[in-house]
Formats: sequence, C-alpha cells, structure tokens
Amino acid sequence: MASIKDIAKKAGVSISTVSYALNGSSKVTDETCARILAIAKELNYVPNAAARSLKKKESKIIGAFLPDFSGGFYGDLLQGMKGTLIQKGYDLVVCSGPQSHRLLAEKLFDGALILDHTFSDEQLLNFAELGHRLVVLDRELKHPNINHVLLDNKAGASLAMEYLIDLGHRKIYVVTGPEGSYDSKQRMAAVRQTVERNSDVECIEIPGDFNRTGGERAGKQIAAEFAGPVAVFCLNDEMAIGMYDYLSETDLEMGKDIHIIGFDNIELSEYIRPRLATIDYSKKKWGSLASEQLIKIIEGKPVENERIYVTLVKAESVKPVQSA
Amino acid sequence: MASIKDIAKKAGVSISTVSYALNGSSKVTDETCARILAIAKELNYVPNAAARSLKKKESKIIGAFLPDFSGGFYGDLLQGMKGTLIQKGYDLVVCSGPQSHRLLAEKLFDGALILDHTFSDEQLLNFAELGHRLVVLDRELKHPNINHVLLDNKAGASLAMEYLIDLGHRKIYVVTGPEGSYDSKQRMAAVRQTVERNSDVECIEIPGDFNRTGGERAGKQIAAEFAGPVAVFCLNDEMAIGMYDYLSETDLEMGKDIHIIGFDNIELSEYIRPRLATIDYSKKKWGSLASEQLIKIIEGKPVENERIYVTLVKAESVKPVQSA
DNA sequence: CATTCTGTTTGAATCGTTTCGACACCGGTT
DNA sequence: AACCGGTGTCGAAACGATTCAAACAGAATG
Repeated sequence: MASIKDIAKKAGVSISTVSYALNGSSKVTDETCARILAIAKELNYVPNAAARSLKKKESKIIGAFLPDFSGGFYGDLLQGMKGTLIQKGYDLVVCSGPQSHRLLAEKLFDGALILDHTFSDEQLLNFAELGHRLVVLDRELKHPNINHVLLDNKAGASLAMEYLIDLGHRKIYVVTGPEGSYDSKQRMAAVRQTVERNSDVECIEIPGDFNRTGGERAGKQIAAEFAGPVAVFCLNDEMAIGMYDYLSETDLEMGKDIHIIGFDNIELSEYIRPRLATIDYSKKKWGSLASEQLIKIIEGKPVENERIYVTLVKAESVKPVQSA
Repeated sequence: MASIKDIAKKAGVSISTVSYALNGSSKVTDETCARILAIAKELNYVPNAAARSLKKKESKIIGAFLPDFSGGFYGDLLQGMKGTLIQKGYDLVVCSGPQSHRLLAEKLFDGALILDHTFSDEQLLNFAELGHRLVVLDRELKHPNINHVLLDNKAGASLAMEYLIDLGHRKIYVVTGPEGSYDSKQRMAAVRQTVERNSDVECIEIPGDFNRTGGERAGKQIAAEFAGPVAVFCLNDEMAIGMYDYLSETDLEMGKDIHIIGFDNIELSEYIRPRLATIDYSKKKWGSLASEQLIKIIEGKPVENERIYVTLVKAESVKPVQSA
C-alpha cells in the first residue's frame, strides 16, 4: 500500500509537502499540489487510519454500543445517529457485546453512544474519567464527559396504565424488565404511582427480562391463574410479542380475555394481530439527538440533558372491559 | 491516558521491557512482570489501538458492511458472524452506507464481510488488489484476496415456482429485485428456466427494488389488472410485506384472490397473517461460514467458495387454486 | 548591492507501540 | 583465568502520518 513517503519520492518533494498538499493547505503551490494529487491518485494512495489517529488523536469515528444486533428496535435509532453524525463529519460503527468493550477502551473512537446494559455505571464513569466522551441512552450518569438522552419513561408508563384504567380494567398485570434496568425502574415507579392514585385497581407484578422468553413465561403464569378478563402492561413490546406467541397456543383470546399493551412500538407490533397497543416515540430522533449531544461534548460546547417524548398508540389488543 | 512510557518510568525499566511484560513474553522475569502489570493496573493502562495497529499492521477487527441497519434481516446474520469471529480472536463492527467505505480503505480492519450493493465490483476488486481481505455475500468475485459465500438462489427460486405450479397456479407474477442485483439475477434465471419447462404457465415480470415500496407498487399494478386468482412470487420478503400492506387496503384477499410467496423468511413473515410462504435458510450459518472463510484468507489458509442451502416454507399465503 | 519581505519547501520531532540486535551478567565448563 | 551459553534487560529503529520551526528562494525595496 502506497504511503505518503512513496508519493514524496515519486514527486521529488519532502513528505511534509505531500502532507500539506493532501490536506489542502494553502502553503503549497497550486502546481505542486496538483502534481502531488495526481501522483497520489496514480498510486491509489489512501491515508492510513492508524497513523493519522495516532498523531492527531482523533479518528472521526463514533461507536454505537448495543446489547445485540437484533433488528426491529435499533434500526431507526441507528439511522437517526448515522444521519446527524455524517452531517457533522463523523462516521458511525456499531459494536455489540462485552468483548467489544475493548474497542471503546483502546481509543478507537472519538466518542461513543451507549445503549447497552453490558456496561456497568462504574465502567462508564471510569472511561469518562480517562477522557472518553460518552452519551448514554439507558441511564443517568453525572460526569463532564457524559451526557444522557432519555425517554420519558414515566410519562409513557402512566399513559399506558391510565389507558387501561380508563377502559375499565381493574386487574392489571405488569411484566417488568430485568433487575437493574433503569428503564424498567422508571416505568415501574410510574406504574406504582398510578396504582396508588387508583385505589380500586389491583396490580400484580411479574418479573420479566425485556425479551420474548420473559413474555412467554409471564403469559404462562397469567393463563394458569386465569379467572376472567385481565389487562397486561408489558414493559416492552418484545415481551408482549412473547406473550402473544404463548397465548396463541391457548384458547385465551387477546383483546377479549387478555388485553395487552406494550412499550416501544417496534415494527412487529404494527403487524401482529390484534395490533398491539403500545407507547410510541421517535427512535430516529432519539438517535439523532444523542449524536448531536455527543458531538457537542467532543467539540467542547455546552450541553444539557434531553428527554424524548412519548405518545400512546391505541389498538385492538386493548378493548374496554365488558360490563357484566 | 497512561502510556507504556509512563509505566516504564514508574517501574524504572525500559519501555521494551514493559512491552514484553504486557504481552506475556517469557523473556521477562516473573517478578518484574508482576511489578509491571501491577503498575499498569494502577495507572489504568490500556494499549492504544492506533499505535498497535500502526506497528503490527493488524487490528483484530473485522468490519461488516451492510446497506442499512434495518433490522429483521441482518440480526441473525450478524450474530452468526460475531460468534465465530469472537471465537477466532477477532472483534466485529458494523458499518453502513457509502460514507463508510473509507473505513475499509483506510485499513482499519483486518478484513471485511460485504453484503452491500453500495460497493461496486470494481471497487471491491481494487481493494483486494491493494491487499484487503474480503468475503462477499452478494456477488461472485474472482481474486485471491476475495472469497464468496452465496445463497443457493437458483434452488430457492425453483422451489418457490414449483410450489406455486404444483398447487395449480398458472398465472404467476414475479416481482424482481433492483437492476444489477446478483441475487435478483440468479433468482430470475431460475424462474425463467422453470417457466420454460412448464409451457402452460404465464409469467409476468414486474420490476421491483427489494424494498417495501417496490412491493406496494407491484401490488397496485396487480390489483389494477386483477381478473381472477393469481399467484405472486416476490423475490424477497420485504416486497411481499409491502404488497400485504397495500392489498390489505383493497378487498382482494390474500391466500385466495392473490397467493404470495416470498424469499428470505425474515422474522416478520412469521407474524403477518396469513403467514407468508417463503424460502428459508440459516442466516446465522451464512454469517458464521462467511466469517470462517475470511479468517482463513487472513491466515493464509486455503479456502473454497461455499454455498448456503435453502428450503421451502409452505404457509397460508399460498393455497391450491380452486378448480372452477 | 545589500536588505527585507513574502511565500514555498524542508528537516526533524512526535504520537504509542513492537521488535531486532546488542549487551551485561551469571553459573558452569574447560 | 579464559570461555561459553543462556537469561533478562535495554536502546534504537520502525510503522505512517502531522506540524512546528527553520531554511530557502526570488521579488521588491531602499
């Protein structure tokens, strides 16, 4: 692979001149510049990323860290990130899993967008302390090098609960996220508040995991103790889908015996029948806002923590309770 | 950020000794080694990726290039890649879009997995010529630094067509992929062969794009010229979904007036109603096989091009034609 | 003709690693 | 006492770029 040195030799100039020419510095004559660029093309020259970031201490690459590559949810988010980052002159790469943590540590990126519970809070604070710039989407962290962009989880959970209650439901199962999930905690807090304000509703909490299996397990439990119509608030859509999967094998009918609402409005929710009621928000905007914040931190501009607003999506998976 | 130099100073040894210690070389005394490692921990030392890859000319990172981050399809594929790569000591990062081509060019990765039509064949051959190691999943390319792992498109397309024909369908629309797509070409070749073998079937080709909008457009056309039950082979599931979206707003009934089969068996296909008939294959295996091949190329081991086998998924979106 | 100025080019240092060859030390042979 | 092989450590060069400060040319000035 051709290096700056090869170009210099071929052009009969010093490597510094080549570097200046390649970077469009005004110092070098138009003529020399043109000649150098021509030779660079001819040699198929491409700057070496490692060498450049070693010297400049920047790579113009942002890393997004997700727990997995599974589709539905992250597509729009990443698209939002990508869009704004490109515009700001950065590139986006996506990493997943704890093995990839090293990529963050090794300063491969100028900053990172984190929506990944496989990082602990301490780890992230530690990284920030070492000079890494981060925006977190799944927790609150106080550090000059960290900012967060969070969903309005509480509003969403309240909307969902009130929707069920308004339609007359009084026995409501809530399937939670995994232990320690910030989103789950926030949503549960709002759930409990809402329940407290409505003394006649019975709320049964079932521990979940934000995955389909958790929804299936919860569905099994609910089916087992079934004794008349109930409502279920799955703290995310994935679990709601899991519950659908399980219930479709029973003779319990969704939207009649069991009324389900989710959270996230993933793509699948729109296609399953009955269509899943859920809480919606713009994943694209979330990604793009987070990216903007990150670039601001990198460029040393002031930032404030932002919040993503949510809306209720009514659908056939939740119907009014039949007055007996 | 602490560097090897800081450790050397603090330990009172040379930087080479530190480097040897950090890399577990047997040359350095256990005692010195322990001391150095302790100091490294204490200083929160993390090796600098740029410096290391500059010197070693390897990063132990593989890049996967996809046209977009949209979910359904790529999740399993990436998981398959990730799994084998990790096992071989490599990390995976995912890139998307033409802006990211530079990441490949700049030698950030030790190799790349390509399923991305935004690269042209010439580009890829050019990269290979410059020493980049590639495995392509969406075309055939002959070069010592390139290998391909392809679907058995022809078998899949034949299976789909024969399924329709066996069930009595004689008027079959085929919605193609975009101009220039290798997969589309392959599938179409098999379609035409099958049609030739069955002189009584009428086959109407509609140009598509492998996206939902293409399926919608095709659906519109088919609905407009509707004159009795027809079958449709959408060359991928995304377009089939788009067609569902459109047709659900008409009074044409799927699995009765219009019988649809897709290709890819993406997650959504399992959830839409009627369930979409389609061609299935293991995306995970595809990813893992491609990764294995790539590592072999990198390590200079011999490789042969591989093929991924496909199977037919029968489902309610295709029913036998009613004998009048 | 010497001097200053402007504009272009260059040499050298640097970023953080790895790695080769040199070297000093030590116990054990001759 | 001279020699040897092995072991542990070190210095220096290298990877490919950027960038500061110095050098240099040629034109313009006095």
